[in-house]
Amino acid sequence: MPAGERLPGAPEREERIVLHVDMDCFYASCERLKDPSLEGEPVVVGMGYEPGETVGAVATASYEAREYGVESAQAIGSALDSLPRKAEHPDDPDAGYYRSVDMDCYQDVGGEVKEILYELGDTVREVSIDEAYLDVTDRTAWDVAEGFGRHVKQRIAREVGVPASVGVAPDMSTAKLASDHDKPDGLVVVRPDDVREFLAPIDVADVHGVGPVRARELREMGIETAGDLADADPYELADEFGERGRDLHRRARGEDDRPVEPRGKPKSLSRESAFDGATDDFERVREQVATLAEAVADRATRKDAFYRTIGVKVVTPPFDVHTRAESLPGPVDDPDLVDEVTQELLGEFADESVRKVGVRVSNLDFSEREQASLTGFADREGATESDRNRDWERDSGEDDTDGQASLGEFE
DNA sequence: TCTGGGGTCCTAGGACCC
DNA sequence: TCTGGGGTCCTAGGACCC
Repeated sequence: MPAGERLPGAPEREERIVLHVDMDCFYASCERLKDPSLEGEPVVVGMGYEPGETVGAVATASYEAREYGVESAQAIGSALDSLPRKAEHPDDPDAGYYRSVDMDCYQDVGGEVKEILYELGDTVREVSIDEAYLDVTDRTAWDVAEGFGRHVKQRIAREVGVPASVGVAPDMSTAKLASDHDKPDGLVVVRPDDVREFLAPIDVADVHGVGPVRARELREMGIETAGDLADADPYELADEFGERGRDLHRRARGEDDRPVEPRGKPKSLSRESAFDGATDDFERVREQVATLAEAVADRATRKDAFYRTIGVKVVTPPFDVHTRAESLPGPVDDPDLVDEVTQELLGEFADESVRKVGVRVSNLDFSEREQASLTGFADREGATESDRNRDWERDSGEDDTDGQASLGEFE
């Protein structure tokens, strides 16, 4: 029986209870933990705004900074135009505080939050450093779900000291939209009977899985809201968008049946970097790829990952993305081979102008060293899936030793 | 929106096999 | 002989997410 066709008065307990936690402007909140005087002030976290630096962008802006028009992913120069640095204009009441990305700190704080979430959920799916889904079906009930959500927020606030928005709903997609609905510091509970009504007015572009391209195509079909999407002909959607169309239709109807599962191990590892503008100097490109190849191979080694496919990505103006990859007969952990294969694949682009390059290994295999550990002392009997998942997440946090921290809060 | 970095999943065509 | 159908793997590209 499809969700939503339950007879009136029938109990709701069949429905899962899914909770989505989203930390509010997380990097800025972490900076406030380090420096409480930033509380209530406009805070911008980013890279590249120090004197002499030209490239850079905003990773996170606090809500106070957003009032001045500062946004995620905005070029730093334009952010400074709308919100000058307090450091340079101490007496300007309309100046803000700029901080450099400090991933180590954010990883630590995010880790503390996740500890709490693993205590509170039956299963947890970590989406990113500042976001996770919990299946809490066996921990609470619909009539007290709001209290449970508040408890989650309060524990995070009390024990870690950062604000979070929480959404509770019978499925992941709706829970995500619920947590978004009342940011920051929001708490929105959407009970099974209210899902369709809650979703109906939501902009179709806000549905998970609808980006700029599909939003435009959907609007061309006359679909503006999640409600329109829910009422659309699923065959027409499947025609237009394939399997994704069916997914979107289900999500808009509150019929997203994806279980909340731990994320597991990665499927690929990559590094990429852009040139300032574009370069015609192919030697520079070769050197950059060699550097990235080394970094990727090193990362794979530290994650105990063997790889069977090695690839490069080359972006040429205006913004054409090309990928080339080569699969090997079997999984390897061989930095020299990564270098060799990537240089070979790169050869095809020798006469091109290049904006950006990347190196990737995929077809990952983690069994080789697990096998090895069975014979050694490192085998961990009794470790649960979520334990392993958490170890994994922690490992990945120790990663960026070369200062190329990712700006994970870009939206 | 002239676009940074690290990922995921889906699709389509070709090779190859039975 | 000009040609069936199913399955799997590989490569390349595209859309999307945080």
